Amino acid sequence: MRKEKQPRFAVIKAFLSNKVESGEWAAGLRIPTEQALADMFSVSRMTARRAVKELTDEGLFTRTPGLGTFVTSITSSAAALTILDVVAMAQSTGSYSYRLLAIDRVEANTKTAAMMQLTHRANIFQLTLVHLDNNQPIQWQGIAVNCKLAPALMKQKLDKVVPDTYLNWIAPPTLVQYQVKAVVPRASQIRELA
Amino acid sequence: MRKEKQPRFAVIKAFLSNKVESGEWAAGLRIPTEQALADMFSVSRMTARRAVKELTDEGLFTRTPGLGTFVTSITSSAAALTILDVVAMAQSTGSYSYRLLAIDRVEANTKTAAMMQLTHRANIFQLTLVHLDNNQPIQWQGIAVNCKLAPALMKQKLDKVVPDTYLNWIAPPTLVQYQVKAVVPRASQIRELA
DNA sequence: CAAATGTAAATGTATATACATATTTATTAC
DNA sequence: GTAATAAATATGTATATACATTTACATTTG
Repeated sequence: MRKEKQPRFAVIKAFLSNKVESGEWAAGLRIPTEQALADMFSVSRMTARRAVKELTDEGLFTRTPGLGTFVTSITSSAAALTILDVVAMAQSTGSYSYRLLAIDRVEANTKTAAMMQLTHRANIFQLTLVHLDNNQPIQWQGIAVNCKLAPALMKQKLDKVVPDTYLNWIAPPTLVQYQVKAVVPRASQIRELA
Repeated sequence: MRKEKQPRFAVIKAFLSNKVESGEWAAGLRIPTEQALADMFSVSRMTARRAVKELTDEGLFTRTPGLGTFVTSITSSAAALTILDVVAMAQSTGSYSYRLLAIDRVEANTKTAAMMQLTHRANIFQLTLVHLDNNQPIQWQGIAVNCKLAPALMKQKLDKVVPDTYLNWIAPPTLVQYQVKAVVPRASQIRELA
């Protein structure tokens, strides 16, 4: 295992996210200040700040000036209630809705495991939904969610929180990979554009 | 209309995203360098950089060291075709595949914006897919992805992630505000997958 | 005691600077 | 003429510094 050179801010990010993911830092806990982290890792405050900032952008932390940085507690019932409220309100006027038919925690079968690049016998949540438009079923859907990739989601009580709206996200990595590559124009093309 | 005090980097962000959204800067175009923007707005390079960096995180730009910063051209049909080819090839042996019918970067309409809790005129990616199992269409899907909620996906180096990976998330948009970030695999986790 | 004020702590914005890394282009050597 | 080398360009990382803003807490003042 070769030792890849990692930027310092990345090392701090790894340290921080590990603390959270390992459970050592529980939701709601205040984490060390930027200055404290800077001292801990012998970097400038701006470097420590970058680590905290990026993880905050990713939703792991919540920051308040003058107060501190806290581990995001999405499991808090207050947050869940807020979500429910907002969604309910947003839905009251829309024509879209769905019905959750089932939630099962199961072991991935061989096919699903391969598809999701999971180790065999990994645990997944299997959701069965019907999408409705004006109360007309327009789409059936079976969804498999990898617990390991969505620890926060799993901690939540899905049956209570899952509301009437959905964002359905498909993101095949190859798609993204080749999108990016296809986007970068060659120098010749740049000249043509100019 | 009161004049809110806006940070300088925010002013530059507004300038840049306006250029793109208005169409003045077409997809693939190289935008001014950090130094040029710094001179234009009489700020330091770091401040100009922040504006460009954040919009890049949001998926609007793609950057390459030594080359420049380019407007993401996700709408280009050439890119879409490339994607189709590559994905088709990668999937040809498995039982699961999908066909990408269209990719559009569009402004959310009122209905979609409300559903996804976005500000009006926010940019989203709209994907149209058909899911196939053994070349049998089993599901049609129209997907709207908020660029701003998927910065990690859009920017990160996913080269190492194995092609077949298929991440299908269900996440209520407001929940997403709290949570997508938790649900979207972080860069560190993406690396672990490889 | 209560309200106003001041102070410390923590995050937010901004600058100037230096050097690292990657890419293209120009130059040199053979 | 071609390959190797050097230079120029643009982004990436990192530091040190300064000041703004927000919050909590302590102190003073009425």
